[in-house]
Parts: sequence; C-alpha cells; structure tokens
Amino acid sequence: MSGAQQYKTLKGMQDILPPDTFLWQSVEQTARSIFSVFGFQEIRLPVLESTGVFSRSIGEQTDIVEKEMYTFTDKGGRSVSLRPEGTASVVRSYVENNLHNLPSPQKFYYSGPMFRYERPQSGRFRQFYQIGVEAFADPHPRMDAEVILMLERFLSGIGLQGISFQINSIGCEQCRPGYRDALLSFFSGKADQLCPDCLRRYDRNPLRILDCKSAKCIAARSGAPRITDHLCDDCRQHFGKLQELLNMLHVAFTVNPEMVRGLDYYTRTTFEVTSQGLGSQNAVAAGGRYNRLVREFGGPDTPAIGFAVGMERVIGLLKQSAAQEWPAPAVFIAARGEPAGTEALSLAGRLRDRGLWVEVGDAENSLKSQLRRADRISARHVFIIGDEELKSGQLRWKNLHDASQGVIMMTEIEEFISGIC
RNA sequence: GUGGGUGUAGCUCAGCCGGUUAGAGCACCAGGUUGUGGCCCUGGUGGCCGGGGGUUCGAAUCCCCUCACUCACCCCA
Repeated sequence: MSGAQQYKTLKGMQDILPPDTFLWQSVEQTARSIFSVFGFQEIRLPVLESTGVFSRSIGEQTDIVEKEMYTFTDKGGRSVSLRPEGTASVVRSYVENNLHNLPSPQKFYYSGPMFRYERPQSGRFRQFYQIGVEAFADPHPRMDAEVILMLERFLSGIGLQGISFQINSIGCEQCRPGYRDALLSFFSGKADQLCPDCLRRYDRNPLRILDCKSAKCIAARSGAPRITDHLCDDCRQHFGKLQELLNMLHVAFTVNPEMVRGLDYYTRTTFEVTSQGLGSQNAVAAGGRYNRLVREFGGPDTPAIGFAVGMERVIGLLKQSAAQEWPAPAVFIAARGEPAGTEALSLAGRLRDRGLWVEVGDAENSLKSQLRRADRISARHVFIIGDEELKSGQLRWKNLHDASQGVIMMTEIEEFISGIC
C-alpha cells in the first residue's frame, strides 16, 4: 500500500457486493413478477428533481424537508434536491406526462436509491433503496385492499417471516381538522406530563404524540381521543370496507389507531409493515392513500394510493434467516500446458454459447492447483485437457460432488453436457 | 442535532499493570516430484496497531485531542 489517499464511501453510503447482490437481484425479480401480474408497470424517474417537488408534497414542516434533504443550487441557479422518497416524483411525472389519459386505473412501480441526510444507524442509511408502487384514479377501498394484498404477496414471496401489517385511517380534509382539535384540547392541560419531544410535537404535529415511546407519554395519552372515532361517514365507510375486504382476502392485519405517518400528503388509509429483529428502525414497508396530491401538483382531481418497501431492511431480514450462498459455475476446465490451454479457451467458448457458466484454469499451474481452485468455487464438473487428451481427441471429466470421472470424445462434449447440466 | 460503545492483517480477535524484528485462527496464493479437489503438512502475500500530539531512555500498551465506525434518541423505508 502506497501513501496514496485511501477513499472510503461517504457516511451512510455503502457498497453492495457479492454475494449480497445475488440476494438483491432475487428480491427485485420477485417484486417485478408479482407487481406485473397485478398490472403494475415500471417507470424510471430522475434521482434529481426541483426542490419544490418534494417540499410541496412531503410537507414544508416535516423533518425530511426541513433538514434531511440533499439540496443544492445547480449551475443554472436552480434549487434541486436528490429525491428523499419516490411518490412525489411519480406524481410529478403523472401530471407532467398527462398519464391520466392512459386507461384507468394507472398502476406503476419503481425502484432505486433515495437520499436523506440523517444520522445512520441500524437499518438507516443516507442512500437507501426503495421499491414502491402507485395506483392512480381508483378511489374505492378495493384498490386499497388490492395494493395491500400485493404487498403481502410480495413479502411472503421472498420468504419474509414474522412480519405484521398494521392499518389505520387518518381521515380526510373534512374530518381530520376536527380530530386534531380534539387531540389538542385533550393534551392542553397535560403539558407537564409530556416528554420534551412531545411538547414540540404538540405544536408541530400533535398526532405524533400518539406513537411516542416514552413511558410518560404512553401514560399521558391513555383515554386520548382516537382518530377512528372521529372519522366522517365517508371515511368510516371506506375504512370499514377495506377491513372487510382484507378479511375476505385472508390478509392478516391489526388496526392501529395510533399509527402515524410522517408525510403530509396521506388521506384515509395508511398502513405499515413491521418486523421484530430489525432493531429500532422496524418498518419494512409503509404506504397509504393520497387523494389530493395530484390535484395539488396541477393535475386533474385524482385519488391515488401506494407504498414503498425498504430494500436494505428486507435484505437484512432475509440474511438473518438464511446463510448467503455464492452461485457456482457449472464447469471448470483444467488444462496443462500451452496447446491445451488454447483448446480449453475454445471449448469454454462453445459451452458458454450454450448458456453455461464456465471457468478456465491457469494452464501454467499444476493440475492439483487447478482442481483446488475448482473446488473452492464449488464447480460441479471439471474437464481436464492435457497432451494425452489432445492426442487422442478425448477429454477427461470429473464430477466434484461425487468424485466420479470418465473419458469422452471432444466431439461429443455438447451431448455430454446436456446430459449432466 | 443529542447521548453511549468500539477502533490491532480481508474477517474474528489475542497482545494492552509500557521493554528487543506485533501474533493466532479463518480466508487468499503456492508447494508437498511424473496429470486429480475436499482432510493434513509446509511456505508465502497481507498491518507505519484509525490519525495527530504529549509523557518516557522506550508507547499497540499511559494521557489529551481528533476522525471513523456502531447503537440509541430524533425521524423514518
């Protein structure tokens, strides 16, 4: 190692390396195939947007917008930000491209990195990956149920265990202000019973007091009004119908009237999937309905619902339950000396054309050394080419799993391969 | 932004009441006679002991500062 500068990833950013990348690929593949059969189509969006895309949707007052965004001025003097979440960009794109002209409902999924300038901890990074979906133009709770069902299918499809679904309704512009007032008046005489954080929340976002973890606040909020008791008729019916549908679809869930979401744009249904064994950041996926956002972005009045899955959290759970496997090559070709080394390369090419993963040994090394390498990378079969084989037009094969071996003609190699692979 | 914990080889760690060239296991590479892996044996690559300063004849070891990582609060996927 010279005295040269050693670069490292920035705080909260990480390299994703093999064999983890294989796990990521399989999770992404499952997502694609499940979302596809539900009729969701992929969209790919920029990572950088006008800052307003996020501040106006997520909420000016939220922590995400106030202190967690990677915001800077570009060379044209515009304020731009790395996306801290996906929904705002999808809505921007929906409006910009007039996607409401596609047959309704319009259903999309996306995946990619998000950025938030936070203090990293277990399950929390500054660059993190989400797979998310958004469904537009269907106000009915059937769409809520379908989206939640799809999330459940996906999570069980990748083999996640021990997760639980919580759902809630946070009402709409008709009923939420009334509930907020009820909550404020309930806590107004109890300021001394709240933790310092919740005193702040009282002014900024009183609903958050409901999910504070401090023992004081848990005690102070007993008997607090519940959002589910303050829903207007339409919201109550919507929420009731959703529960009915989820039961019919056999999606296990619990209603949690204290569940609060951090983003301002939600209306009615919100939901969250949590897991034990994730540490403090235990949300695996979360989402909800946002019926006003498209309108606020200048589009037609269009209801919508979506969710996002935290990839690192899902991957973290999967790694706990199963050891990482390295994929292994089908064939390793060991050659001895120069003419054989060339022959090995040519044979490898033919086998790769048939879609096989083939590794070639270093013909300058001993056979023993090459076999050791083949074993280390768990190759299933070894072909051995040397002077003898070149003379006779044959080659020797060996199965490293059961140690069987034999000889075949070089010209019959393709048939032989199709018999064993 | 606020607290706690930890920094010695790629990984897991020992050494740390100061004392000659800083260790182990695993991993990686090679070899153990002519062309056969796993086990075993041998050898090799790899660390200015996170960085800087101080105390001392002498610091991985003691003191101070700093940085990084990590967990938690906050917030959230």
